[in-house]
Amino acid sequence: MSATPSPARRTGGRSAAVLAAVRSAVEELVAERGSAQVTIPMVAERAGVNPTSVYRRWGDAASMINDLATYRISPDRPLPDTGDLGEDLVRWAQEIIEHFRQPAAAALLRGGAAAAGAGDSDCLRNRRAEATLLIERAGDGPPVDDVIDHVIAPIVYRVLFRPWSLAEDDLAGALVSRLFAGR
Amino acid sequence: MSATPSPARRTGGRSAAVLAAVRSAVEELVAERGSAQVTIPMVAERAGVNPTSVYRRWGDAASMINDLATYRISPDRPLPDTGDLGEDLVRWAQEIIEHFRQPAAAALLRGGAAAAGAGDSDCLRNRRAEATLLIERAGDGPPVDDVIDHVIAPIVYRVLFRPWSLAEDDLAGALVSRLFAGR
DNA sequence: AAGTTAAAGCAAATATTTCTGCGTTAGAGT
DNA sequence: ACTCTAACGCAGAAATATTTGCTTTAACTT
Repeated sequence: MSATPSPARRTGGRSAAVLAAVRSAVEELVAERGSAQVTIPMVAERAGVNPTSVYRRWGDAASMINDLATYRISPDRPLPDTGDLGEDLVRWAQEIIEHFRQPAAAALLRGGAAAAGAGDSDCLRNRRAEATLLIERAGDGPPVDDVIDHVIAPIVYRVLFRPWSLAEDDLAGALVSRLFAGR
Repeated sequence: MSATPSPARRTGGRSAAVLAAVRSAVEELVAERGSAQVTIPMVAERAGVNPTSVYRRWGDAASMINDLATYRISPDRPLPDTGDLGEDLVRWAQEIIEHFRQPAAAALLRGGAAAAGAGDSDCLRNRRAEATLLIERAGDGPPVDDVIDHVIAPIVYRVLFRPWSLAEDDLAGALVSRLFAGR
């Protein structure tokens, strides 16, 4: 057998334009109406794209939203590197908080949470990978799960259920110092 | 002006039966297929109820799921009362963890998260009220927000994105002791 | 026990979403 | 340039969901 004939994807040009248009449309609509009220025909119209294209690429609204939520923060942006793990974590947390203060980002996270099932999807997996990287680079630090439990989880909780409380003064600093307190 | 003629609601008997049937149907379906894939006709059929009744009572699937998610744990169950705040919090956290290990409860929380918007809904508000009660009763203890950030938030995060990790040994104890560590 | 009417049921009309087949456009490799 | 065909667009069909007007049932009040 030939080793996967690789059907030659065509991701550039027109396809890329469709993706970009759909992405913006989804973000707008999800922020305006909530992920549960966003339908594919609605997205297609706003994006100026044929609904069929959206159906064929994503299948249904939930998958589409989850997919777009996962890649919302650039996964290859540079991470803070001050030489001090604590400081790096604070800055990293601040970036995440700022990100999720955008209503569109928060709405996408809600959609991602809804789609997350029995391990088949997790739109925050990139954040976990980043935490792992920061800690490994420092050579020593709290377990990744502690960072998730006490820095990411509180942020996510607030994004989902108490978005206004993300604006609290020095939230990132408070969370990170609690992280180091119990060691 | 007449003081609200009180249209005399009829919540008993048949209405209560419909509510119970719909509640079970929603829990089953949401656990089986995820909140995004649950439709009102589907729920009505499983519940053996006319779709129109569901439309008229809840309007749409998202509201229905959010509404049922909010009252999933009995809000007036007795809270732990050992005389020791730390111990009470551990037991309380354990109850919550156990609760959300039921797939139906986890699925409802996902639905509630999706529906939670700009403060218009929060299916965890009862948990916050309980934390407040425990702390006030003890007369002294960490701020409620700390309990939310470092006990509830990690639990919720795990329910939503890493459900298998809820089974971890003494999760409740670990979270609560971290809560008291930074004081 | 009788009266009032909220809430449920039913059925038909309407609206929306989803699927399918086929022609068109244009991305990627030669 | 030219070829091949992935991905898009379009239109009509099919499937689903939602609304509406009316009838029936039965929960509360007196």
